[in-house]
Parts: sequence; structure tokens; C-alpha cells
Amino acid sequence: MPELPEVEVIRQGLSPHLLGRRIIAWRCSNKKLRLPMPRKALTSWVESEEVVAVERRAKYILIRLANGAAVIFHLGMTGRLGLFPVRSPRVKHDHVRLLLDNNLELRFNDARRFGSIQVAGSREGINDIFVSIGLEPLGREFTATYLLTKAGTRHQPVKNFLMDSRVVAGVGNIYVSEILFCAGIHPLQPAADLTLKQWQLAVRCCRKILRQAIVCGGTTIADYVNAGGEAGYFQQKLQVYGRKGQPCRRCKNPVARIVLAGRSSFFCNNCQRLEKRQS
DNA sequence: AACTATACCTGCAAGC
DNA sequence: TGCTTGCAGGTATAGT
Repeated sequence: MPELPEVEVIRQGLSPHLLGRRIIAWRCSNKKLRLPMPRKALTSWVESEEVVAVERRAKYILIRLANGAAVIFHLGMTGRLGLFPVRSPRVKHDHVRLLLDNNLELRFNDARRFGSIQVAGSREGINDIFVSIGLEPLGREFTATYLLTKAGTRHQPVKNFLMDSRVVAGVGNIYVSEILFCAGIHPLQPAADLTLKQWQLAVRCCRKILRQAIVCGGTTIADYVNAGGEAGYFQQKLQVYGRKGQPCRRCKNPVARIVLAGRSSFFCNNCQRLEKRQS
């Protein structure tokens, strides 16, 4: 489900409902998520604490508590977070429930279990979780010079480079294709080849597309209140992702699909030229 | 060091 | 209908 825009939409949806609420208890399934269930920490740090903020870092959602601790969710590929009445029927793959003081509960549902829940007890503990995560693409420091420096002499395809969470946080497989199309950069172009001008374009496109996607409610379902959920409508704006063989919206050439680092990558051979350059 | 392949899971759609 | 195959929005790791 979630790249940065989807996670941000979920955060925005949850925030007003969670702020000021007290987490009175927790329950979890016996299935193992990507990380072990933090049972002890949930009891010692989370139970009976009040929510003071709901934040996002990369693709993580942080629920900050009055005691300085935080519950940190990652949604993996199929994770969902939603608020439900406590007595509403539970469904398959509900793995964590945080019971609130208003007869609602936050439920984490994840079919593939690539997601995770972590509890950090302090500011340092929270920082530790994010030590190796790169810059926020919507933040001030995310600039063309930063990317130029980071790229250094790396020959890795620019698509893989931009999906490296140590470089930039939250750019996933859908939006990276869209960003590179917007910037007219071929996904196979080695990262080290890009000029400052190209990086400037890439940064502008990245910001533009992620912001648009957030405004549109993301590319998929963001069901943060009730069982119903609301569909994001950014998929209508996708230029290349998932459009193999269909005409490029800019030049009508068929959109191409290749596999990079095991992931589908979509682009237009005409609008995104692979530049041969010796260096 | 840099980069790629693989593993982790379930569900769904397409093809036979 | 039922089976098999391939594919899916992520990331840590093992391997080259």
C-alpha cells in the first residue's frame, strides 16, 4: 500500500482522532511480523499513556506519548491502520489493537506481514530507529547538491539510487517511476552521470509529485476511519507506472517496462533518453 | 565498497 | 472449476 504519500495521508487521517486519547490496553496476534512483537515495551511504555503527537518519518508512523515514548508502525507492502469501534468484528490479518479511552481502537492489519510495530522508550530510542534513514524529500535539506554529492561515483541506476532509503526517505517503486518520467531521466542512467541541472529537475519533480499525491489522498486506499475507507485518486494521474504498452501521455510512444533490482520499472524511451557519456 | 539477488508472506488475476 | 504461475506499494541480508 504505502509509499510516503499514502503514509502521510494515513497520518493526517489518524492524527485528530488520536490526539489527547489515552491508550488503555493493547492486544496482538501470535503471528510474527517483520520484527518481534514488543510485548514488554507495550505494557511498560504504552499502556495508560496519552497520545501527544502523530508524526511521520520516511514510511513510518510515530505515535508519540506523554512519557516521551513512541509507538512506531511500518506498513510494509500491505499494512493498514484504522480506527474502529471496539466491538466491531475483527477481520483476518488484524495483528495489533491499541484500545483507546473512547471505545475506539487502532487496528493494524497486514496480510503479508512485512510491516512492523516497534516501541521506543525515549528520544534516543526513537533516533536509533532512524539512524540510517536519509533525508525527507519534502524537507529543506533535500537539494540537488545533496544528491550530487551522495551519488558521487556510484554507477548504480538512478532509479535504484533514489529508492535507497539511506539516500532519501519514502520514495518507493511507484513514485520513483513517476519522478523520473517527470524529470525526463532514464531509470538506467548511472547515478554518477547526472548533472546538477538534472538533479535540480529531479528534486523539483520529486516534491511536486509527492505533494500532489498527498493532496489526492494517495494512490490507494487510506482507510483511517471506520471500516469503509476512502480511495485515493492519484492513480488517475499516473503517467507511466503500470502503463506498459499504453501510449505515453506526452508523446504517444508505448510505455516500456523493465525490471531493476527485482522491481518493475516504467518509463518512456522517447521522453527519457539514456545519455551515453564517458567519464 | 558497491551492487544485485533473495528471503520474508499472502492474495489476486490470468492462463491453461 | 481448479490448478499453476507470476506479480504486488518494502526492506534487511546474504552473496558476488
